[in-house]
Amino acid sequence: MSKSQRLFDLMQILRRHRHPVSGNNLAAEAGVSLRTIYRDIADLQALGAQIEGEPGFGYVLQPGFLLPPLMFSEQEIQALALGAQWVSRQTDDEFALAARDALAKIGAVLPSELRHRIDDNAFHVARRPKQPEAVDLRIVRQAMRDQHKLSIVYRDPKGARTTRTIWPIGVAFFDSRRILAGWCEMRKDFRAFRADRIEKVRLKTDRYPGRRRDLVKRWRAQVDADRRKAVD
Amino acid sequence: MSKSQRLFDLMQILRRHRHPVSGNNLAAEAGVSLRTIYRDIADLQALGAQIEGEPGFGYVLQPGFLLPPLMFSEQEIQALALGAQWVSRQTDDEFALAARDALAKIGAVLPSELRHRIDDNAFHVARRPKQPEAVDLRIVRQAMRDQHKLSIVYRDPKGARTTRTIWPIGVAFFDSRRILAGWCEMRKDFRAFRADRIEKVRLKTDRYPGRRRDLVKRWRAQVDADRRKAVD
DNA sequence: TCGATTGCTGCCAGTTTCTGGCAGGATAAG
DNA sequence: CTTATCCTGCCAGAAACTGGCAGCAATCGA
Repeated sequence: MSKSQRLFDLMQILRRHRHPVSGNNLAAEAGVSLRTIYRDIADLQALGAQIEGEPGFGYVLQPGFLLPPLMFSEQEIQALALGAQWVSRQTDDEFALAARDALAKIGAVLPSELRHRIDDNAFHVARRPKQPEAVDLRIVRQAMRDQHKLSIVYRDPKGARTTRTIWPIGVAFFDSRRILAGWCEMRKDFRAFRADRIEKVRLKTDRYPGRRRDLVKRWRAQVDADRRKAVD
Repeated sequence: MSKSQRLFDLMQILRRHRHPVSGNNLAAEAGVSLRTIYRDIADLQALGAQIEGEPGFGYVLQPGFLLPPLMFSEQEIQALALGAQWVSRQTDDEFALAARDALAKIGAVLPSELRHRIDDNAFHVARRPKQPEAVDLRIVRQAMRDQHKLSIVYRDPKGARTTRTIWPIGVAFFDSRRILAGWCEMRKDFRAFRADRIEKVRLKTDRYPGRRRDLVKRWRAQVDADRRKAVD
């Protein structure tokens, strides 16, 4: 029996038993040595399976490795498909692929009557024209995820070119325009940068302090305050 | 990369493409030789995957495989959330609600480490400003779903006001502008109507003949032909 | 405290599998 | 016929897998 087959079987065994299964049991069921089971478990975990092992008990599969069946209304499917289409047409390649992958996974766990709704093409999002932007969304995403600082070269509205270090906290989409928001070390304040004015983006190795979520909160509070001021 | 990982990846690639994928494509995407792809396909089939291969076309994954897809990646969640956000901010209330409901259902099956990614607000879609449009997307959606005709009052570019009966086949989103596409009984041709020029929409009780899918195909073919002509 | 149970890791050597390349066959479309 | 594709057999080198053993760690109950 091939290793792939065995991994597949192990998953099934673990899914079947809700209670912990000892490695010895798995070894017996799979017809393989205990040592190999330990390695297989490690491989499955590397594949993303959430298998918990406790000394004295055994292994349990936590939910969340495989996508369970999902049920949606027709309209919900259409909404998801339209949203995924927008992402796949308006953002960068990597994100576009993620959107299509996600939709494909949803399609795979849908009851068959609903599946065809996914590519129903009743709605159509225009493809974003290739724009010569220096902003690589992948870098920005990575920076936001890992809380890294970004170094950008920015041409401000007056035409002056500055190099700034910012703590990126979000990207906003206004139609086809993109705005990068973050804390600017130079200004010591929150700033929004139009993507088409950013000439260069570089991921810095150092991180910014605090959590991004908290930065977002502070930024929101400030934006709200500004808005109230504008209304007064 | 391990073989098991590759097999999972292949499944996902096949899921993503609804159309046949050639072995060469798979080989390129998986970073492995064509010969290996043939062996992998055979292995997957042995595991129970229903993969059909036709000479001259490629491989297609038939739905109904016993192994559900892997859980979403962080990026896929982000892509879904962003897409749903776009729908909820750029379409009508009913659709917006559907998008949020769908996202909530997805959130319900996510393992806890992923769940927070759903409202991570790293990406922000601008809210579409309220526009005085007579086009009620709900009516259009209903008409498309049930293949009903629509009666619209349209103000054409020259300012002339006409009442037309159209067979609606799709709605396109160009930034915040919306275009209703359909077959126009008056012109006996496909026409695109800017939503901001439509003054009234009424659902007619009679249906149009043929399936909407076929209409879409004919329309696409025509658009492609026009595009080629424009390039010449 | 001690033993029993279980998870987990390192090492090693023999075995197995995997992989890519090549050659060739088959099928269908244009 | 030509092209694109699927598919199989064969081979040799590379890579992995596997089992056994030894040992550590955590937990439970006696």
